[in-house]
Amino acid sequence: MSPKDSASTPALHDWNLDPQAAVQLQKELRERIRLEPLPGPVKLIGGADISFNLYSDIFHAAIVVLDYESLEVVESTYFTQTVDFPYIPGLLSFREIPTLLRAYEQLQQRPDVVMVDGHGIAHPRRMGIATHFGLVTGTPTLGCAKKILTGKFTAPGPDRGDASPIQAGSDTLGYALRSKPKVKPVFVSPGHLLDLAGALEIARHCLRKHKLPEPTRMAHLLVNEHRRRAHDQ
DNA sequence: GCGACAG
DNA sequence: ATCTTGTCGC
Repeated sequence: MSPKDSASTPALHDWNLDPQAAVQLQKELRERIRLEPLPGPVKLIGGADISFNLYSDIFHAAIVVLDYESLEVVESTYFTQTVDFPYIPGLLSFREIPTLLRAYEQLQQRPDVVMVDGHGIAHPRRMGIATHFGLVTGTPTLGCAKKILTGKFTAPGPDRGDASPIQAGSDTLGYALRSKPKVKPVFVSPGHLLDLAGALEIARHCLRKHKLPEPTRMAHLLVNEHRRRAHDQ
């Protein structure tokens, strides 16, 4: 019985860590981050999101795959399990990635890039959930968050697609992106195997009529659907 | 020491 | 993150 029947990724590291060890691990993993242009054109883009009921340790994860040109969902997977790692700002990946990974492994198609709900390198140690997910899966990733975690930014212009850099000292970590007029911006940053310009270009491409780019928006809708179905039954 | 703090 | 209807503003 070879361990190849499900497209699992060789474990990069243990997930059963305490917060102190998790911070130490982040400091080691950050050395492996590669911010570079994509190797080729994007045909498929993934979206990843987590959902759970308040005060519940039962997590629900969904991965969606969209055709990059039409932004139509062509595949989706779902997984649910209990989680014990607490929510600690800066350590979100240790709470959410294990469940996301189980959903990701069920995909029949490998997206060329995955958009994760949360930050990429726009993180105190440059190890946001999108970056961590990219390192673990070996896939290009970007983060799209609804709130800033670290760094400074000035308000982007008023039109859809307008962006302003997120700065940490002299480093640019990502962009505040006006995804929809009259709405607060979202925060986009590269995760892994993608560069700043690529992350911004992809996020812009995925904008439609809503605040959230399609991959993240679809993953959010889908995972909530699943959670409610599992809850009120 | 104080305030901030993704989901 | 999630619970929720209407309502104010462009």
